[in-house]
Amino acid sequence: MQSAAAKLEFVPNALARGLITGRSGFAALVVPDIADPFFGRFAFSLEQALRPEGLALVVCHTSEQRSEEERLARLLEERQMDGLICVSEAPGSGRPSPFETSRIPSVFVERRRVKGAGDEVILDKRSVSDAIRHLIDLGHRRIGIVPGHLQTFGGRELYLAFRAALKKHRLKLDSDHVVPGDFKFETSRAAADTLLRRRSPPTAVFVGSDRMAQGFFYGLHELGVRVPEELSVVAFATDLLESLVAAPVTACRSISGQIATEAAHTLLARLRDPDAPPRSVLIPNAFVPGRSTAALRLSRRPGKLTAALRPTF
Amino acid sequence: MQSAAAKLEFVPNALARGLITGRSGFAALVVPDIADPFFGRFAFSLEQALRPEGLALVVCHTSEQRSEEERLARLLEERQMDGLICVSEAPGSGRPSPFETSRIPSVFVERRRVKGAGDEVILDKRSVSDAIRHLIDLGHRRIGIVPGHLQTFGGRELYLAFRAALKKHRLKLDSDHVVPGDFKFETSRAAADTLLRRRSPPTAVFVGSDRMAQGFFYGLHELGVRVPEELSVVAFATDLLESLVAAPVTACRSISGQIATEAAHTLLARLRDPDAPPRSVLIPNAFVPGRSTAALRLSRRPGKLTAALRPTF
DNA sequence: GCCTAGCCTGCAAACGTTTTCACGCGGGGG
DNA sequence: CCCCCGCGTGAAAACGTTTGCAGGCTAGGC
Repeated sequence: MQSAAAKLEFVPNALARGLITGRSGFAALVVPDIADPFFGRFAFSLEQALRPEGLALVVCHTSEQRSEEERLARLLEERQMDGLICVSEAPGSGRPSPFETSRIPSVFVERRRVKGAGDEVILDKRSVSDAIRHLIDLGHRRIGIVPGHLQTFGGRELYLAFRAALKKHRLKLDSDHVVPGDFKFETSRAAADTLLRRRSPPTAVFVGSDRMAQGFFYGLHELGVRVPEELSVVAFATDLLESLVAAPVTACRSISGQIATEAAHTLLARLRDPDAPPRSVLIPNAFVPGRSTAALRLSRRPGKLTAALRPTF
Repeated sequence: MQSAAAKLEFVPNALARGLITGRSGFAALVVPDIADPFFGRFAFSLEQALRPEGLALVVCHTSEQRSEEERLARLLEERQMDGLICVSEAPGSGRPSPFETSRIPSVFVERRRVKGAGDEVILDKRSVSDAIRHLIDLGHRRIGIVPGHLQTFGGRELYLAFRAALKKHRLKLDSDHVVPGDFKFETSRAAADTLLRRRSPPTAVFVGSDRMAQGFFYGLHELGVRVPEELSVVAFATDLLESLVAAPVTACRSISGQIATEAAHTLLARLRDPDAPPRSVLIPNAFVPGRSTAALRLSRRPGKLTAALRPTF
């Protein structure tokens, strides 16, 4: 025998409630590609942090396209999203993002906003200097970088931090040793080839993100270049990286979950107090030596290009 | 000078529209863990297929917990989801899923439903027999399996297909060579250790999914076991696997995007015609030889357990 | 015992759409 | 010549909830 209420199985209509309360109970996550493991992890942590507050997560892709951003900005307004977290940047557009002017409270991650326009979460890049120091101590002088898209906040900041660190340690940056590309697996895979075919290839390389490091290692693998014997690699990455490449990587690390959690808290604080001054959160990042860097042996021929005959698992 | 309409910047309220039309424009994806690259890829393809139909994707986690399923089933009804796609199964619960009884149209992926209750998308397992044949041709007789959770549709079906294939080829299944576990990276990583410490370890192993294969390879790596020289590995996986482990793996393959696309089409068909007879879609799967299997050399000591001193990238 | 304050209950308005219906007009067919 | 139909416009009802308000009841204080 059921109670009357249970029998009726009354389920309140959240749409009707949202119409009256002005809160839909949805938050949007805007990413270039949810198939990228980093964004997957990000979405996971975000959902965990938002759920206790009664917010469900809507996942949207931009494919890094300006037009998609515009479509989304409108869609998300129509859908009455309570807030949005944007971890995507269409490269090169000088105009401010459509999300910037949206009336939806937003948090931008690794993407600088118009000054004072709203909240942002940024990865600290200061540890890059420690990484360079580490490489120099190991004897490296020709250090390359695969920073990602330079028309993008993350890529540009990393490149600038890298350049400043080299300068600080009185090293010259060879423009042949910079291969920007974007943040995709395939591009970084190709960058390995590009970099090692230079007339004077680097003996150490700095790579910009988890996914890029994964692609870069894949590329090295195909080329038969052994790490760290033939090439030292430092990644600007998160704790996620270790589950993508089967080894402890020397890296400037942030904690993947922390980035999303911080973004969630920033958004929730904004929803609680819409008029609070904009907040800029700096995510800690520390240099952690791993096994992908080693002392330079002068005798070795860096980046010997023999095709890998046998894949390693 | 702007037009009056543009000036007003009229944005229709999708909540109000949903209230009246009875369609919210949201579809839910229920997964155990969006951080798993396979589910990330799945979500990506799903969103691509659903977007043109005006459906936005809400991502939900169950963490494979029955209680979470119940919470979600209620939440998704409140939120007036137009449909849901469930790729998650809480293991071992005899009772039908809470999504089964929900009034929301649903598609179950790799999870059998109560007969005739609704739509499902299932991975074909027939090619497992081809994989076994391949291993036998290479001289293997001691073949192990890491199928995933046996209280789960996917894991159990794979195990049964595997057992049937062995029987068909007149091989005996050693219960020491079966390590179920679940679908997680860590568990499969540990399974490698378990399997190779058996008194009489297998010379070839069948692994149940992308993520499990990744963990299994990671585990082998740590143990210093070379593939395929010391151990042949076949994965039941998708095209995604190649971006997770840096080499062509011998596998029974489905196309990752196809699974999600098929699920999306099934859901859309259901929404168009709620009274159509339930549909059961079988996703094609083909055995594709790669480089993770090799002929058995009788002289070799399978699974020599020397700790890997040098990680391979 | 009476008055007032506080609480509970139930009713009505409002949220922003869609959809239906009525109304007026004009044209075409009977 | 009259009627009917179609078209376009505008008004009104409905969707299911929240919330505010009014009214009635109870309890406490004077």
